[in-house]
Amino acid sequence: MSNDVPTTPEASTAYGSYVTADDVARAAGVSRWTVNRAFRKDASISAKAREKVMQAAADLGYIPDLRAAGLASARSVSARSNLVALLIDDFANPHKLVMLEHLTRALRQGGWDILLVNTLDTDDTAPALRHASQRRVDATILIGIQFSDEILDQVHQGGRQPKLIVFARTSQVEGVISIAVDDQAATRCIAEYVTRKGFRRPFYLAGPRTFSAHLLRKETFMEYWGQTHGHTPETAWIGAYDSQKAESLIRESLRGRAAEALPDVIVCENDALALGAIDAIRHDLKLRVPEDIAVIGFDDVPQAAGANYRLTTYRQPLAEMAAYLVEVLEAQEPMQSRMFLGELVARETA
Amino acid sequence: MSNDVPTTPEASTAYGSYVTADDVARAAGVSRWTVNRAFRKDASISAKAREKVMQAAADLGYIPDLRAAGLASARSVSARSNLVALLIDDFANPHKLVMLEHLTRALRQGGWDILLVNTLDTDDTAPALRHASQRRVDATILIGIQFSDEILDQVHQGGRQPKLIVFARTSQVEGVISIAVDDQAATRCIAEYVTRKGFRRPFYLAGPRTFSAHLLRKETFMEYWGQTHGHTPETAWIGAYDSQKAESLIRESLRGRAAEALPDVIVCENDALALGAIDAIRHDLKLRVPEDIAVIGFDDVPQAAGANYRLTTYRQPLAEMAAYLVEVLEAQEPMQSRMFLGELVARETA
DNA sequence: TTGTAAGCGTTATCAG
DNA sequence: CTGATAACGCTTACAA
Repeated sequence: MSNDVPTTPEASTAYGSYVTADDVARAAGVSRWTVNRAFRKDASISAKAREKVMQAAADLGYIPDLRAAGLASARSVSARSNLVALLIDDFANPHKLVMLEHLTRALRQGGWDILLVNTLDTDDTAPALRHASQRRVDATILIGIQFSDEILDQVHQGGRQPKLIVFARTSQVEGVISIAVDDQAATRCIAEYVTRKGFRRPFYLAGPRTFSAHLLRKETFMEYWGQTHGHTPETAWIGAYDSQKAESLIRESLRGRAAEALPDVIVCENDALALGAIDAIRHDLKLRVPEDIAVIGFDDVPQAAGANYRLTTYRQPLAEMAAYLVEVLEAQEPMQSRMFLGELVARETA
Repeated sequence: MSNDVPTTPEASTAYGSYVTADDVARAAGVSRWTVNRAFRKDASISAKAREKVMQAAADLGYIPDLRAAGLASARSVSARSNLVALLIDDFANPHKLVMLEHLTRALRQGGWDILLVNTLDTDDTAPALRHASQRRVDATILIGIQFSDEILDQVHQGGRQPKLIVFARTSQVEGVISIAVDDQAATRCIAEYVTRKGFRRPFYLAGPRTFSAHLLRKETFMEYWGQTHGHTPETAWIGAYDSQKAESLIRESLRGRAAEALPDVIVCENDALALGAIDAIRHDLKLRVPEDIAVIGFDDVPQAAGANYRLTTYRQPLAEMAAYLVEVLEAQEPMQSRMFLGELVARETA
């Protein structure tokens, strides 16, 4: 229990165990605390001592143990593990990849590590959260996830509360910080564009809406159209943001219709649905986009810009959103939810 | 330093700190070690005691601290953190999402947690690896990543070696376990299909090839074609697996050519490239697939099955590969690299 | 079946 | 600027 040289000096460098700060201290001829200080930017340490330590550390291949560091600093109020859990539940939507790119980049540059968790189904969200807690994450980020509000209760039980952040989705739930695009403003922007372009029979294609933390896009569009045109558009929804499901739904619901019974534009809750809708129009219904039926998406996934689709869609400011996420993590005091404004990217499908 | 009741009994339940096993022990009227036993499946503990503990734990919201657990069991030979680092470097390829789905699912079901790391560029691989070591991961998984062999040296320095696994890519490097499809067998399968279908002027579209850990597909195809047809096909490569880059490359290299100077099939190193190639053929060159130019991909991404592409491609057995990955992680003794056989999915583009 | 002692590798805090 | 003490929350070993 002392800091003396252990009885077997080479024990800690034996195979199967990591080099410790004590090993480095011994090699550098200083104390363990000096080793520690050498590894912190703010430390009060002489340049000579630091260099000696760093040299010894490099020679031995010393890698600090963040588990021990976290444990030891746990009692400090401002203690942080610099680890966040990222919960994800839908891999069919290509936009998830774009989000992951932004998130992983921003978080890593901000010095945050990510525990990636696939919440296998909605019932799994609570267990996943609890599991992440075992690693003492500072925050849990739900990325465009379908979750029921009750999972919050599960979490609120514990002593310390990791921050709970919903990314790319709004939530009114108390204690949840939501970082998302302003769905209502975005949808109004889309609806105005649809109106301005002279479309008269829109069809709204929505995704799953099981829980309160869902997109407000469909409701906003319906309301806007009802108010400005006096009738509510035709609508349909799909159980998952999946292009092929969207394709078959559009195929089945539009085929065999007379031209005047067809919508003139399909407004989609996101690009995953929009791409499927375009495929259905072209390949199943043998019609043209946008001449026969126009299509609008949401997200601006990479394929939307490709030669095949040239999709008119709404782009979320993901870089800004990710930057704000890091701000939220960094903050000591409680932070606010924030909504962002994106922009309509007008291409050729509408 | 004793296990007595602390001087301030409520201290550990104060805001900002987690409930500890001691708190639970006190509430349940047992010792801390009984609490520990209650949480392990194999423990020798009376049903009554276990129930009492679990009840108290649930009441207090006790969540074990895996950092402390890992630290405490570090000296045991079979000690595991049950944490693996997953390094990823390319978010343009939609196949990454499919891989992530399989990997996150298999690992979570096997009880493994994932530290997701975006290696921002190739130079960042080594720092990323070292960073992951700080969390004492049991293994590092490189998922289809571009890495230089020298990064291995960086890692081999330390005392304990986390397993180094390359997923969906072969590597001959000593000490690296590679779990991948047999690129040579797969490519031969594709080449035979191309031959059988009567194509005579294939064009091979390859991705980046900077390091030794790359796909052997192009080389294998070239060799096969040279041997069976006496000449090597035209070829080109792109700096990233990016559909839009593929589209512009095909556009630029084929436009203006006379019909007889055009290839009759474009064989692509993966689907990301193939989808771009199809877009170029249809929208830039105004030709038909497969009548004018056929296309073959690799991976079978979700869009490949969609109505728009109906891409002929080669599917990797990702579920099997992920299952083997878990086996490798679980194993005590050193494990072998393994190659898997996939299957050609013949659709309509070739 | 249960309890005790010792220690994992680090950091907060204070003494020199 | 550097060193020492006492934790952090848990587990391994062993004793009762």
